[in-house]
Amino acid sequence: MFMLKIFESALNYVERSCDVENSEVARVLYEIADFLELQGIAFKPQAYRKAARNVEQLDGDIMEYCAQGRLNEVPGVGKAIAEKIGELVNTGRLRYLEKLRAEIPSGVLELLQIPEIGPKTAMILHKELGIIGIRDLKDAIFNHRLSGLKGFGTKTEERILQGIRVFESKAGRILLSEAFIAASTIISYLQEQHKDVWVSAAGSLRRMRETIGDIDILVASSLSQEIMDTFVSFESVADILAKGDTKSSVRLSNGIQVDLRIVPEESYGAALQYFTGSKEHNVALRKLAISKGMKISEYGLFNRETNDRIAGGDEADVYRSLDLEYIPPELRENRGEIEAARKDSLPKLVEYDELKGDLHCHTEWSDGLGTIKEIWAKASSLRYDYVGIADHSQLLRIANGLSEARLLEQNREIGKLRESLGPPWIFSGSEVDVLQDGRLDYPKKALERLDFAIMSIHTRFKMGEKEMTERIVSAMSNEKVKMFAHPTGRIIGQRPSYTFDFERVVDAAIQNGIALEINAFPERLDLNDLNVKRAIDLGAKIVINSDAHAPVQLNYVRFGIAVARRGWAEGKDITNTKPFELLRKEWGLS
DNA sequence: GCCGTTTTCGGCCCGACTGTTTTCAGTCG
Repeated sequence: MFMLKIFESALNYVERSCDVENSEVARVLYEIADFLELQGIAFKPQAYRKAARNVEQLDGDIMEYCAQGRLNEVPGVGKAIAEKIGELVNTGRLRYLEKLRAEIPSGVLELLQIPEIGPKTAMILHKELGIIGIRDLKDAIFNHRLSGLKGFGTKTEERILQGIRVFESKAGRILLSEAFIAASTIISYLQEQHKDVWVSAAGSLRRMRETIGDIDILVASSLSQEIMDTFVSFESVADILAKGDTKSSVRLSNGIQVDLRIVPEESYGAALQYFTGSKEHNVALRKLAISKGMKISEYGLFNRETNDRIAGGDEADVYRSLDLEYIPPELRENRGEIEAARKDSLPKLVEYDELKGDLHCHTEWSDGLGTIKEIWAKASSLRYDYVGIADHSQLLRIANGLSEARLLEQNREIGKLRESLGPPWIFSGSEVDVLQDGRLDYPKKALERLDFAIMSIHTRFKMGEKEMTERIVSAMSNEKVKMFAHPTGRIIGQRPSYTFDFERVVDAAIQNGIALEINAFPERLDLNDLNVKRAIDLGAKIVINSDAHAPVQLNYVRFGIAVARRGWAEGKDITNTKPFELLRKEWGLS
């Protein structure tokens, strides 16, 4: 039952952070914050967002906190917000939010999602031009109505247009993490209700692409009617778009569309292959089948002449019957995998359980939510050999970056914790900003005490290519630097990569023994799959880190491993598959 | 609206960048 394996740890993964009630409450608090910000109210938005974040990350059910009168134990929740949560949880509505919604059309909130548009601009656009949504805004730009406004010139108009393009490039697609959690929940639900059926994710989710259009789920069973009934009665279903015998589509309350297909068991492997895609991979596979006198469809692999079934029940059989090695879903993009599978030369991809540790975790010392000990405990539960604490450096005041004095203090605390806690070993590191001129944000003396520095760029993204390349390469000459965090700086759907000479940077990384990070944070996934392949082909080492800002987020490495697999990475390419002693030795630690 | 080993009231991350502002306002991280 290979097909089930991909999600067998789904429940583990979701833990309790996926609690619908908590995220629902958080969503409402975020919405209030946005409305207050639009109204130009100071400080309250931050207060609501802080409360929202803490509710979202809460290790427990907000309903229980509410029922037991313990809401005030949640950081950032005081009397006023506790009352609002109470009203929401008990009555399912919140009059305060309804009042806010009545004052400002919700389309104005939509404008805030566009980069370059903040609360002030959104309100001006709304009040002066009556704009209440992105479509209105595009019309207005098209008719050059913005440039008539005070304070708006042609460049502003162009910038906003660019912002809309960035926004739309991800529109209709959701992040892998979001799709993964939603799908895991639905799959578990289906399996609980129908114990003997085979269920798997298919489509781009099974290939673990960084964004997902909609979720495809495949079921093998003859009980289609019952399963369809179960599916459309899933608690988060908001709309039933279609419901038939073999295919149903629903929209969840969070807007995600989910398609369910049911096939007979003898076709399950072929259907899984077909619905996993990619389209390009399938086209190439079909051509290969034809060249071998066969034909392939979602129903099976058949002899072209006699129509005899050759394979279909098991996915690996379909590949085997075409004289191919089994191709893992992450590779199915028609980027040379079929050719490699013919020659038995597919990479031995890094496995989802192969990491020995996570080297980029934040704590409440800077902008994280947990203590060092809590991060350690989570690392321990993941059976890691080591975990690296890497809080922000002093430049990043916004993230409560550590001064030299606090860095020293943290370093000492880690020393003590190592003694008292035992394994996994806690590395004492830092995510150090690279300044504009390529220097690091701490002097040598401060860095010397650390086990490692992760160099990282958070400022001056718009430098020219040459300058940025110099800046990065120059920082790499520092011998404490062992990793380069989120190397391109892109945020999916929000911010493009800064420009630099990729090959020169990879080369400098190799020369200096620096691993390039796959930052597994869902919005980053940086390096991406293509860059991972480029870097490995050039001979670079990769490190997969969660960049966790809360203990539960150490789970994010799964998405980083997916990126590595999509980039054809093997275990030997990844720094943190190394055992503890080897890594220490490599870093020159005694 | 929240919070308190410097305050139960007065703070709340703040500096850099960009555009169109002739001295500053908005956005971002």
